[in-house]
Amino acid sequence: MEPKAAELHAELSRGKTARFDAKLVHLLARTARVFADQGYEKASMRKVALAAGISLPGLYHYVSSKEELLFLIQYQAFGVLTEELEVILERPAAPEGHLEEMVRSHVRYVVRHLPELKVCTTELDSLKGDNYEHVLKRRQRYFELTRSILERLREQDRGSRVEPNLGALYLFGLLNWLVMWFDPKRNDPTELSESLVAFFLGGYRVAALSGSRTEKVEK
Amino acid sequence: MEPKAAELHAELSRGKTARFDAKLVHLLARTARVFADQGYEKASMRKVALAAGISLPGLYHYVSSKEELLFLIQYQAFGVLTEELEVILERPAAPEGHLEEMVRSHVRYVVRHLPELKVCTTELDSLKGDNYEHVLKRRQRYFELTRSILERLREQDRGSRVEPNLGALYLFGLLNWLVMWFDPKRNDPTELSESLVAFFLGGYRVAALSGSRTEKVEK
DNA sequence: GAAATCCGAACGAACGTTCGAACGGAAAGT
DNA sequence: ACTTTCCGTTCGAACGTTCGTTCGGATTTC
Repeated sequence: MEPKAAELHAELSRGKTARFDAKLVHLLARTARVFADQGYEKASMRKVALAAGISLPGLYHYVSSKEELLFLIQYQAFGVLTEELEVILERPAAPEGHLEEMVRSHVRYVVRHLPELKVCTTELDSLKGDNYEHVLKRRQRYFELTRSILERLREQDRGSRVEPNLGALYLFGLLNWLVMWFDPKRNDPTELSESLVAFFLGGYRVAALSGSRTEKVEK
Repeated sequence: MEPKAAELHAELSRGKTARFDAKLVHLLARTARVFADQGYEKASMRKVALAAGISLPGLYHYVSSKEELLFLIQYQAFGVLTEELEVILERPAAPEGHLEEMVRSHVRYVVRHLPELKVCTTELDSLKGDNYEHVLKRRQRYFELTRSILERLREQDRGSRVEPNLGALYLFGLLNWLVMWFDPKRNDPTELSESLVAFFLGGYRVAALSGSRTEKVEK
């Protein structure tokens, strides 16, 4: 019920004691910062241990490998994002409303977990085998849920000629690039969300109305 | 005058003989593929040498370090992009026309040099010292030139409420994310360019016209 | 005192880079 | 025309470093 606990409500019962889980959450947060700053490959387990305040072998008491650290960060991030989006879509609303809430939710996650999301955006292909497959499945679900919004938007709005799939790619281009320039000190999340939604809707609805060139625009 | 030579017209006179430069260009192309596929840190000089068809110490006859490989790829890519954009902006045209040509030029570069551009997008911060500064300067110039288009677009078009700076960030979000999903077999460059321009213009002009929520849209 | 937690020391592997020698083909010498 | 010289080019072998991971035992917690 506490804000802290509610923030990370995804499954994190890897250990038996509550202390274990709490320390693991702390470890993952510090790890995400290190991975985001230096990149997954360049970041060494020694630096992670130093940032987390434990020794190098102490890390392996909480995770079995370096890749598991990366997996847990990405798996949890997409888990939270997908879960929030599912809650949003359960509430009946117009497609525009769902889109706006999706963008708000995503931007809110950017604000609170910028390192984690940067890791998700930057280190997409650093996972292998089952780790990669499981994260990919969650990413695809997040993408599909978003695409479903755009599909309903297109059904209602006959003007758009942008395919929902392409529109989703555009939208994630806008959202994922946030991690490269968003600065909590300079950008207001609410304002940015509104700007993003208005920008996307304007482009998604209007785009490709005229198939020919844009020679001269009417005033 | 040949197409091949014209394609890479930037300064590449690092060696004295023409054979040296030709082999360096070939080496950089193979290196870009390796860096794009595996990531800069994970890609080893041994893999680069193997992909380039020379031995490991043979690499160091053409470059002095691994980082110089990364630098040359990024420096040349932004050099070509900036150069092309400067040529475009020299021709008088409406802002919409300049924007369209800029996007076409960028997409054309994506098609022809996808690995290089993926490296530029993914390995922004892997350079250090002077290498980083020099590439940063070219990146900033490319950004500023693009922003200037949006500034003229806003002067002419009083409806837009998106700042040119923010608009440029949105645009590069759309363009840079291309390297993650663009497939030459599935996507037509011309069609994609037109779609991108129409999408961006629609969003850039319309965005934030209404400061309040988007509750329900009129049919 | 049993279980959970932590760490100093060290392992094998892979990394970027270097050294010195060998190769090749064209210019120079005779 | 033949040899010699020379320099751009190539590579086998190896160096020192750092990496992820492990082992055995010490320390803490309940």
